[in-house]
Amino acid sequence: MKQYSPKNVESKWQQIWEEKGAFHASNDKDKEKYYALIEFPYPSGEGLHVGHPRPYTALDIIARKRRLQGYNVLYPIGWDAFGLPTENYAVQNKIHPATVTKNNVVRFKKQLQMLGLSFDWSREINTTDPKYYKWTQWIFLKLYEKGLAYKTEMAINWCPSCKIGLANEEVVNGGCERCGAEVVRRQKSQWMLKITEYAERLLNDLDLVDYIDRVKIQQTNWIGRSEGMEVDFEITGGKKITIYTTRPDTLFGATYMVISPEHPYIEELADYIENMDELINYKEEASKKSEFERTELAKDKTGVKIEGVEATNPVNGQSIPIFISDYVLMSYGTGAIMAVPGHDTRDWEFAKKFGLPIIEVVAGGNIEEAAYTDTEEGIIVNSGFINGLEVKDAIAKISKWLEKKGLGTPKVNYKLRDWVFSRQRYWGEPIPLVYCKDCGWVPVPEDELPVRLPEVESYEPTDSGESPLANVREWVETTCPKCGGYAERETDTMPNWAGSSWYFLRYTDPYNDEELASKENLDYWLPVNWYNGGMEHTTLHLLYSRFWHKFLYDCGIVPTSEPYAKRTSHGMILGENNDKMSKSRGNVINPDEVIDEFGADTLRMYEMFIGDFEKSVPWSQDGVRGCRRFLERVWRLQEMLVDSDKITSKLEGNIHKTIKKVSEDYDHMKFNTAIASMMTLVNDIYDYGSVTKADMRILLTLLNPVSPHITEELWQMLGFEGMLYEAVWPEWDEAKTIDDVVEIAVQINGRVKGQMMISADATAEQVKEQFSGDERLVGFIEGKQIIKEIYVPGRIYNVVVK
RNA sequence: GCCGGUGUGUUGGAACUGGCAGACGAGACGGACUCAAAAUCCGUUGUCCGCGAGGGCGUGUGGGUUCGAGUCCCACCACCGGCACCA
Repeated sequence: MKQYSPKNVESKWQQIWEEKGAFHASNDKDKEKYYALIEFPYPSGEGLHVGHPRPYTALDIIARKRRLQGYNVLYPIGWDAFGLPTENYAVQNKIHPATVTKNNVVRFKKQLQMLGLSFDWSREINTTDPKYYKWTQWIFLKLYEKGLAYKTEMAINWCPSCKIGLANEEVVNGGCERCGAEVVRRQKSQWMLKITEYAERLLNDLDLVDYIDRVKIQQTNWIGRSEGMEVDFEITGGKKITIYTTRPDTLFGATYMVISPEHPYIEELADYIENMDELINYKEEASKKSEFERTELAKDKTGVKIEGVEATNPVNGQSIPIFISDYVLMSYGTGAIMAVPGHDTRDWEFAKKFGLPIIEVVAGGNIEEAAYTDTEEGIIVNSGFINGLEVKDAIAKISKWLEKKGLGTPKVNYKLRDWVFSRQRYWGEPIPLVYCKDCGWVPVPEDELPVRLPEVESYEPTDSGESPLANVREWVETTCPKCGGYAERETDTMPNWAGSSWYFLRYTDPYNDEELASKENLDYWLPVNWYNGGMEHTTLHLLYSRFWHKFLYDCGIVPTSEPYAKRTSHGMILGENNDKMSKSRGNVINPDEVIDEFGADTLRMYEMFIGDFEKSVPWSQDGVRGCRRFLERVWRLQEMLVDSDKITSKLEGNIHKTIKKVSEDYDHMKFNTAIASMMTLVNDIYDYGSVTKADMRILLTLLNPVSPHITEELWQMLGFEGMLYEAVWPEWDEAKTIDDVVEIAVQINGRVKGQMMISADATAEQVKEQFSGDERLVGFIEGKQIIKEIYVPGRIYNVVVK
């Protein structure tokens, strides 16, 4: 017998698959389609990491199984190649980012191909390819056209190290997501996308899709819907301040108001305000605070009372003071609140510090010591006409009252904020707009797309916050498409989330120069049947791409309102010491080395066998060895081969159980137990001593999705017809998965005392009879009174005695 | 603080809808083969008591429901992830 040599076997089959175009999705649209998708990689300089193959192999298993089940499968791959690390590397090493990207892609591609993944390489895409980003720009122009892109002067999160503005989603603990440097606030004119316009649909349509719960929950929290009321408070000079509250039932406890330091009310009230200097001072101090300081100082409330202006509580007519404080955010609600110190922790702290009255309006807590916030079940007190009501009823009653009096309106608010879409960087898609003194912002005409990045010597970021493109005058200076006069190009580029927001559409028709993809292809392939990716993208890429997709749906370009029918997420692979794998910790495992030592089939199997797919797990080199051992055992089954096309009768039940288990477990991402059941079957074959070709046909087909090379090789060696990747997935016979005779446990008072072999369809009477015939078991209940007997078919027989 | 998740042998992890906890791997120990080693094969491997048959205890902690709880309920502890002045 030939020895198992993964190196030879794997390169041989990889070549054959490539030559035959084995995994190219077919254009035959009569066949039922299946679209499996992984998050396309960012081709970093470090190359592939053992974390990458985990999700790729998982969906490769799904894709390969679906092909064997007769589907027309699309399992594509491409490169999400715009982005900072590449640009930084390019700047440091004086190589053009396009060259860096090209080199990284070559390396990544080679590594991925060694894994034997059944990607359709003929549809490979790259977000930095002008033919691709033409359509990214095109979508942006559509958004602009529909009023969903706008430019605004705003305080943005600025990373002084990367010299780039960040979206809220990209700020982690007050630091830059990429480099960790402390993020500061900076006024900047930025392009924004109105994702908030889609907040409600992004939330509601989660009901239409099959996402794992934690993804849905995280998106739901991020969108942050809340129901409440906007209530008007009259103030000095006959003006009014509108606040937002989810708890109108606590209005009687509102003893002061707070508005955000940036609030325009301050300007409007200038005539009445007696301490304007102080207020302006405070506002400036507040705006200088970094994100970090704002959160750090959260407990120590600061603020300034507005002198000369007072508000009136609309429910009891009392005069109450107004403050400005940075604990009230301009970006949420109306930027103004009524403060109810008795029942809100922040208001309580502020009131204590400024010596403001604290009134209890929901009974149950001790407001001397702390705000009582656990008020869902409470009873209202000190509140006039809603006294004695439960909170729920009080909200309903006072809301109605406020509405009737014209003091309040019901209002739904979202925490989700618009998407900061500008980046002051070189390596991104240019925003295809020009600014003309006379015409304002003018879109670049469609036939002039793509607006290409200029080839330049220097693309270093600038301290001023201007994009490096601003220095390329010959590129910036252009003519206005509208009036033909002098105009300047927008020099900001798009964030790296742009290209990835629609890439799955391009796979359906990657070479189309007329449209982003043909309607015919989009209709056939969408939605993506199964999309797997990292949890870290839940509130970024996943949400952004749902937003773009819904927009394109509204434009009539895509046929579905949701892009992905199903979304799952994999756990991380940690180092052997249970730490996150990282260069600095020195615990990185390189997939190339594992493949070199054990083979790709072993690596693939190990990554699937390592543990629960959704959880993070530490790497174990010994565990890898165990999988290699199993593949060797499968290889050596040739030694006991019987040339028969009948399933070994002694193994038949086992084989049908295994088909069922493996088929179901793959679909439920329980790869570890699927593999375990195949190991058990192989152990059983060894115990039995021989195996037929019919047995092998099934085993190899089941194992093929996990370890495609070795199974394909054995398929050929055993002389099976055709290619295994074109074979048919086996079906199981339910009747054969059920044993005729089963062992059940016998319990006395719930404690196991023995076992009995019974026929699977035995009745309770028959079981009892058999029990009575077993002297040893009967001995346990001798002289005792039987109170109850429980028989769970095929499981357990429990006798309760006294 | 809020929202999720997790906690099982030496170890990665199994366990359907409440029904014999520890499948399958790894490691360790003992044995076979070998001059020897590797590889391979066979056996043992939760823990305590007992020569033995057998029995006690065991799924983070404490209670509860049930004939029966890793699984359900209540309270708590630890760790991981997300959010965080969102009114």
